[in-house]
Amino acid sequence: MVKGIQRLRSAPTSEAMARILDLSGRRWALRAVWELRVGPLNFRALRAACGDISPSVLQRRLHQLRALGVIEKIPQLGYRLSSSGERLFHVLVMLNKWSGEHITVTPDSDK
Amino acid sequence: MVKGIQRLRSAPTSEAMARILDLSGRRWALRAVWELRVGPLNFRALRAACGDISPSVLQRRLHQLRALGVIEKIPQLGYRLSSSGERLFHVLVMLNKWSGEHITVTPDSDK
DNA sequence: CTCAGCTGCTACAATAAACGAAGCAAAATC
DNA sequence: GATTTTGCTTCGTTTATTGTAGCAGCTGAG
Repeated sequence: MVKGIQRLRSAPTSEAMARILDLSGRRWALRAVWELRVGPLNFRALRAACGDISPSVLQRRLHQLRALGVIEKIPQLGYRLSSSGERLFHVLVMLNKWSGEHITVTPDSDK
Repeated sequence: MVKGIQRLRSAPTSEAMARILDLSGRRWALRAVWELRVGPLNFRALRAACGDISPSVLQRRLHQLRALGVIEKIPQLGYRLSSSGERLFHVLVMLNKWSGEHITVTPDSDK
């Protein structure tokens, strides 16, 4: 039991994990996934949902997310989460819960 | 039940969630949290664990993570996860699991 | 004490990423 | 067929990240 934890805590970061952490470290990547939770959104709607971000960045993120199989493009509806993306969304649900419990919302003391 | 899902899927993104998604969208932010899973690491060790990233970026991320209460600085050991950070780590454990199940590791077709 | 080595961190110039406004061609709608 | 909407592209500007260098403070050995 302790052994299991030890192993988890000491194993080197896997390549797959490094990959998703890298993509997560690009702006709007996870936000786009999160916004797609409402269902399929077209390009402009998704852009608006993210707060009118730059279309060039959004376009790039959509490519990268598609390359990872997280989202898919559907003919006349725009973009939606794939089944893999739905499971990633589940992780974001936990992140959402965490944020509600641990992020103080009033001051903006970052940057 | 459907109602609950509907409400979850349509609620606007909270400010707290937007905050953590924003920080997550900066490079090495989540990676640093992930690397601290092994226990306290000093600045240079943490930097090495992330693959020798630029010290200026790491320094900035550490400030931001501290401002959010995710990590804390301890006198002679360096940095470690706070209790809040430990819970965020739990979310990353799920992300790690997800990545193992859904990320194909051989080709590098991003960027 | 002294000195070498390690530490956390800063400075800075170079590169890369993100921004934002404009616009364009194709598809949908009228 | 005209108009609107859509998915994107372009491009000049701003901001973030990188990588190398180095510095001041601490530490432990001698």
